[in-house]
Amino acid sequence: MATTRKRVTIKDVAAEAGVSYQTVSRVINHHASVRPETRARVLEAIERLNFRPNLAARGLPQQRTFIIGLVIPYEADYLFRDPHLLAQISGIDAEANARGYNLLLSTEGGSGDDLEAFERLLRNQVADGVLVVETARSHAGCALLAREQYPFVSLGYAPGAPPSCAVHANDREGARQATLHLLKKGHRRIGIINGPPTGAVQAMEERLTGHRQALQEAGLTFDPTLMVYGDYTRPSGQRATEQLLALPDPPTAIFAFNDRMAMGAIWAIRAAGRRVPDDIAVIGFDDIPAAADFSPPLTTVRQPSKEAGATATRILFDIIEGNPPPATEVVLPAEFIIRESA
Amino acid sequence: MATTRKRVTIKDVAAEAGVSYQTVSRVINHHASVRPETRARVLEAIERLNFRPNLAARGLPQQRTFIIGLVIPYEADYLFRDPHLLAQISGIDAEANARGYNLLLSTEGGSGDDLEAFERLLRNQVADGVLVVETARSHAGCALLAREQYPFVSLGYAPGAPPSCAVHANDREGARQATLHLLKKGHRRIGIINGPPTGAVQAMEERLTGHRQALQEAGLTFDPTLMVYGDYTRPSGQRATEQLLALPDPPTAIFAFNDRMAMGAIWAIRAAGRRVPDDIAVIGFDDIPAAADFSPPLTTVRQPSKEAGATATRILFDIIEGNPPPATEVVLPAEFIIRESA
DNA sequence: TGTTATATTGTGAACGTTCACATTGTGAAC
DNA sequence: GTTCACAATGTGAACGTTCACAATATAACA
Repeated sequence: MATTRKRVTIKDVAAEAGVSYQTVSRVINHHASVRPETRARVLEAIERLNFRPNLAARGLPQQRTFIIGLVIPYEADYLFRDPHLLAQISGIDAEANARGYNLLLSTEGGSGDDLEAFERLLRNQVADGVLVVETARSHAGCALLAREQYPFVSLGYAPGAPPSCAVHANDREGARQATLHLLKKGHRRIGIINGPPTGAVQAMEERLTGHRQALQEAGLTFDPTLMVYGDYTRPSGQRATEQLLALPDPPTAIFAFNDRMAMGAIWAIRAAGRRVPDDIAVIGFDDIPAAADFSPPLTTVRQPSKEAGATATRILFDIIEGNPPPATEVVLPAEFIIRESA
Repeated sequence: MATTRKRVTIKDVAAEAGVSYQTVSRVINHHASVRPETRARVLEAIERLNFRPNLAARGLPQQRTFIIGLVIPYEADYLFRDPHLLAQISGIDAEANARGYNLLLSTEGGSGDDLEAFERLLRNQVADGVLVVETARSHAGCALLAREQYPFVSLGYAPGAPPSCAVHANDREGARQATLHLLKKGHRRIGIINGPPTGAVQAMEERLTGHRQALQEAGLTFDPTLMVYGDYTRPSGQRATEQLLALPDPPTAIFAFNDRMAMGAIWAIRAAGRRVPDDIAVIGFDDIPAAADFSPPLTTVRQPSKEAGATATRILFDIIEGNPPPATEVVLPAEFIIRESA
């Protein structure tokens, strides 16, 4: 800083309170063995001088920064449109704050270098540990972190070799439940709107597996012609649905692998003059906040996004503190929610 | 960290290269006066040992952390639904990365303490400067930062007493252009969907002023019964529009003060069996990415959100480095974009 | 060849905190 | 009264880097 606001240090406080600086340190860190009277005097001095301990200086001897990094290997523009991801971030933020940690954001800068976001974090040794959001690009980054023995937890299905860990919802079971519901309602031809055919995350694979499993249980076989692809956005869901409706024998129900595409599907269905759910039932996935507000309110599979973020963060703290994670994979429940679109 | 991965320090590099540690420091910081041959030797040693300078240690003598804070005094759940804000963040992130800074996120934790997000940043002396997103709550936080002589820049209309600065778009002129367009098309009764009546940000005031100004230029007076309130979300725009349509003499055009509410308005209009823009024209504000994809594509006022974020970040760096900002208020152009909804 | 200026390198201290250990004080037990 | 154990506090060093300055090597000049 140019204007060198001079800092209030632990020594200033010590002088003010008439004790040694080490005693002040003990008070700050809630160490035992400080006479209550002394503690009070120090606390008072801290208050009077408006002292704030310096994180960087503190981290030096402790080899810690009290910062965790959040790597999101998307470009920021794109990623911030995903409500599910944003819910995760909110969970992460809450948990980090509760533990006195700060959250550093590292996104892909669009430099073309897939590992840039990871590199930047490593380059500065700035974080005690890293949370990685799984994307098609994140696996190489995780490998890099592992090689440097950097504590990290992955949000998604990425490789969770100890001591790292992966946290995700039970996508397979959620998709299975959703499909079973449609089957129970008598639907036999169910259209699937999947994520992009290339560069997809594993979660989509899992959802598809759950879907096929349910079909199999009902003695049906999966018909690949009923599966189309989107890119998670609403318009892509709309387009995908138009494809499905154009089939010679179109589906009577559509299961979109996220809510935004499901909303796009409903638009397309209406634009074609059909009704939801009467003519065609629609189910989404994620249960983003907008799902309940939609008209009709969306039947969907709730992923505990926020909780996943918080859980991953907690596990990361465990790893940082040397406690091994409960498992290399933590699976959170996915809950099927029946509203009005199916 | 529990597993004390021993760090490679500047001294290890020095030993490896057969020079003093200060020389290594000089190489890292691109200081002059290092013989090319020596520099090469050091660089090679850095490479060989995979050395990464430690940010915290570096910041100690320099009184800098190379981290900037981004305070968003909303709860994370809420804020992350705002595409305009997210575009700003993306601009901030890009600019910070380009300058070798890291971005720390500080949101409201829902503790009820309005200043929590600010306090946390100050408490740890963790950031060199702060970017503040203007909200109804942010003004007190800015005052706090100013009192502590902390460098900050506000994204919005918040008080920009030197050396701090406020960056925002020309909301007034944008709204004026939009209204003029409607007037030119012959509309005489224009409904306004404003932000919430309490706790609104100043940008909304400005938009309203621009609107009234255009009316006045056309010799019309502003009719308060045509103004209703939303909370920036799409459903709220829908509800607000229902109110407008229920008026004895409903408007022939609607100007919503953000795109999401404009989208809600279009839904409501259609649900009422009317057509956009034939029966009722709709204009939004922001030009969020979804606006162009909407059907019909939304006529709106583009705010250079991403650029605003980048500009604010640049100015913050200037302040941190002791250069005064160009002004206490930087106004970016707002561009009226005609698509199909009006 | 000696002198001086300059380019290059090295040395000690500092940044603000914590850690390991040394010192002092206090009361209990002998 | 001595001794001892333990509580409370103080001291020196360390964390990894940069800064200011001192020291040396090199080149340039007379």
